[in-house]
Amino acid sequence: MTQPVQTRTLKTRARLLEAAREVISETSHGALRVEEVVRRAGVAKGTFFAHFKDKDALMDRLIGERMDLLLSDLEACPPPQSTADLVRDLGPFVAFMRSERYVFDVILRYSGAAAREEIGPIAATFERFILLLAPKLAAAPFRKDADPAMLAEGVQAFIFNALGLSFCALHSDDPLDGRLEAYFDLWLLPPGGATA
Amino acid sequence: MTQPVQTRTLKTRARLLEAAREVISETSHGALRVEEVVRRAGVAKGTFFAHFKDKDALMDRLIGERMDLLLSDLEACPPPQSTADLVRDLGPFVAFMRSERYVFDVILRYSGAAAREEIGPIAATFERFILLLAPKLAAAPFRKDADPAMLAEGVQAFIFNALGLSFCALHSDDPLDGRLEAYFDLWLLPPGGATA
DNA sequence: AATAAATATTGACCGTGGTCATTTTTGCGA
DNA sequence: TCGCAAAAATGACCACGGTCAATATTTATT
Repeated sequence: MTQPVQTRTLKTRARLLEAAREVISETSHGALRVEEVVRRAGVAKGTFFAHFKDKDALMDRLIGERMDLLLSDLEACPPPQSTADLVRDLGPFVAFMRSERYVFDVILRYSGAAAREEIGPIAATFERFILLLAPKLAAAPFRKDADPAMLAEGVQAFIFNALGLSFCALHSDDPLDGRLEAYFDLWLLPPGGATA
Repeated sequence: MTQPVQTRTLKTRARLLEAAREVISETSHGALRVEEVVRRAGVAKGTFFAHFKDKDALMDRLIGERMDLLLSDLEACPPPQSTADLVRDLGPFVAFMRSERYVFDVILRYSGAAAREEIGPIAATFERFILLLAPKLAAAPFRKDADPAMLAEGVQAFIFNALGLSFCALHSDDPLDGRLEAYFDLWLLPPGGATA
């Protein structure tokens, strides 16, 4: 064998991905239709499914790469000095997750490695999220009696919870941030530290 | 007006629900097909959608009623004396949520009142969950520096989180319970209480 | 009882994700 | 340069959720 894949394969996949990004940028994730993607990519429908297990796998990849970019920004932030700082630093990441109901649903479904043994892009992003956040939490003035990785997992859980509730009543951003901060205060701050 | 709905309506809806329960008990939630339900109920397809906004609305209702039953069992439990007690009492409720990946997905999607202004059965169940669990947590030997309702919300968030992870690697029940207890220890126990 | 208005039911039809036997393209050894 | 086997692409086809104009049934009015 020369290469595991032909260059043609790579090219076709790249065209599919580019077409998909185009569609999403013009409309939204939820409005993406496979038929529109293959039309723009100039390939047959079957080809799409030779490259992606299903439409969700494409979404997993596209959403995963967006989240990864956002995570790199988060990585560049210094350790938060308060829960309010943390909420602020998390802002863009959280904002993307709630940008569309459909996006949130996909993220939810794939955040836990998606029923497949192979870990997907979104699940990998959340692994990275924990790995990246744990040392920051450890360096922040937060409770020291718990494994930082576990604290990070809690932060993740509370984000999901707050987001789920935020999609309920369609209130603006404010209640979300406030709710997150309240969760974080209880979860991250050592008890007795009166100031929020 | 006499009644808001005709008796015919009630009968048809009951037949649809009964047919759906039948299908699920013979196969699974995920295997339910609307066409099979209407066939068994002896009505046309369009009739189904006159009674339920979509297939998910039927699932919302069926899954919601199951969870409600499980919640009543939980309600009958005395306040837990430890986080291990809590994990045990939560057992059947959690077991149902993880019984099928599809069920968990539906629950996740609808737990936050499902993008609709009207609150659905699953969302109502989680409201009841908080209302029911809060006083139990307050009566248990857990931390007293937080609003019990908030503690209950945290319990819910950690359940979702642990379940999401549990669907990843398909390990058995044990790691789930252990993970839950670890979360609860950190979230519910006053720091300093050394014993787990 | 006759008629009209409101409500429920019907089923042909559509959109869209996904499949698969067949055909085309590619890489490679003779 | 000519097969030939493996990989990739094709597009007709299917499954299934969901729609809607037409029809049937019930209820209210006289």
